[in-house]
Amino acid sequence: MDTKVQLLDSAEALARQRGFDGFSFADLEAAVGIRKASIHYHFPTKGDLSLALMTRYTDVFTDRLRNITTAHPTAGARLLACIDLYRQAHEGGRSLCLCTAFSVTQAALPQASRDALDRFHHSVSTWLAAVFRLALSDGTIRYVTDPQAEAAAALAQVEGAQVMARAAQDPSRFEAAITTLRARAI
Amino acid sequence: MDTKVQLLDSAEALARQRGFDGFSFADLEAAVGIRKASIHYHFPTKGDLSLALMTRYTDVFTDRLRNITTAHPTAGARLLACIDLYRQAHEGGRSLCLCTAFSVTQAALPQASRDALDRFHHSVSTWLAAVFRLALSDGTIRYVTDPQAEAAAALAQVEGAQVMARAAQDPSRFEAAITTLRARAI
DNA sequence: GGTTATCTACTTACAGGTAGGCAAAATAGG
DNA sequence: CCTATTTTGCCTACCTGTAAGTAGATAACC
Repeated sequence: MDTKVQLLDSAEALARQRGFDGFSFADLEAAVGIRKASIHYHFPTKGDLSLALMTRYTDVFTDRLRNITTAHPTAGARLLACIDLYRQAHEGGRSLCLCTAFSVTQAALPQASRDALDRFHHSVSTWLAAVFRLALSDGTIRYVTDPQAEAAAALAQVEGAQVMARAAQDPSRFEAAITTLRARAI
Repeated sequence: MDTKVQLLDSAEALARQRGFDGFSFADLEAAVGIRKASIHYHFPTKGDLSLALMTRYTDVFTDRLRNITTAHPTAGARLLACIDLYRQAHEGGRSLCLCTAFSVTQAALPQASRDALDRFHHSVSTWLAAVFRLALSDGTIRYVTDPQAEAAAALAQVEGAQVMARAAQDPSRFEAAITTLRARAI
């Protein structure tokens, strides 16, 4: 039980830092302290591990979005809070959102994990579209016309900012690339 | 010499489709038709190959940006042309811009290639900032205030759009994620 | 005859995954 | 309540495949 959680924690950290095929069971062995063969007891294949990671991450992230909705009444505040979620996930330039990391590695994943990834994107995108739709009426985000398009754009911008910042190993790149988005919230 | 170009062409296509460690010398053997050991004659290590790819790509891309500048007088037209460059590089959802692909794999690259990647980002970013600076005076892009921030944001958005579209294996995602950017050009 | 470009055959390292066993904890059954 | 039997969680040892890279031979070409 506890071991399984430790494995998921370590695997998530590694996947987000180096991509899903940027770490091996040997790395997990070192991180968690059980022999790599034993990892197969908890996750028969690496594909199973990827699915477990994606599922857990989706649950956690969905929950956080829900919390933002209840905590902030205006569209602008919700957008800022969501951006902050991605900033936190970025961990000072070291790490990507798991779904960004998976997006990049996609070919190496089993179909089930790719489906889960797709559902994740869809759910975040839907949530963001609702935020921009709200902005149309409450006016707390500037220049909005098409909520759907805004959602896709914001997601792309935030994920792209993470990728670029990590590539340059410079967290300030993330901040620079989302300044315009943040400035639109009132 | 012709072989060397073929190797670079195949390696670039593979790197952009699957990432830099998503292909092997065996794939190049199959693509080009020489034994994989012979590839080391042209590129002693895979790291050397990565640098050669990045260098060539930077030259080509820089040239294209220069052409855009001479072909289009207004900032709006230049922005649209640049977006189109990324759309072409995307090849209907199959492929990423090489620098996006490298950004994602960064850890597996030698320092020299990471430096080249950084220079590439910097050069595109500078070019885009100049476009947005022009927009301040010619007014052909809406809502611009900070050219530097706009450049970083646009780059992140376009690269993020590529990553997301490829992950979903759906080129329309790319279009959806850049609609707002394109709409700003007059 | 040396340089160029390729070959065959190999090495080393490491990936994911399997086989089979072993000790301790949980769960029966009388 | 105490013994018998599973189940759980992990181990050592190994297999297979594939990666990058090396050694040395060979043919062609100027």
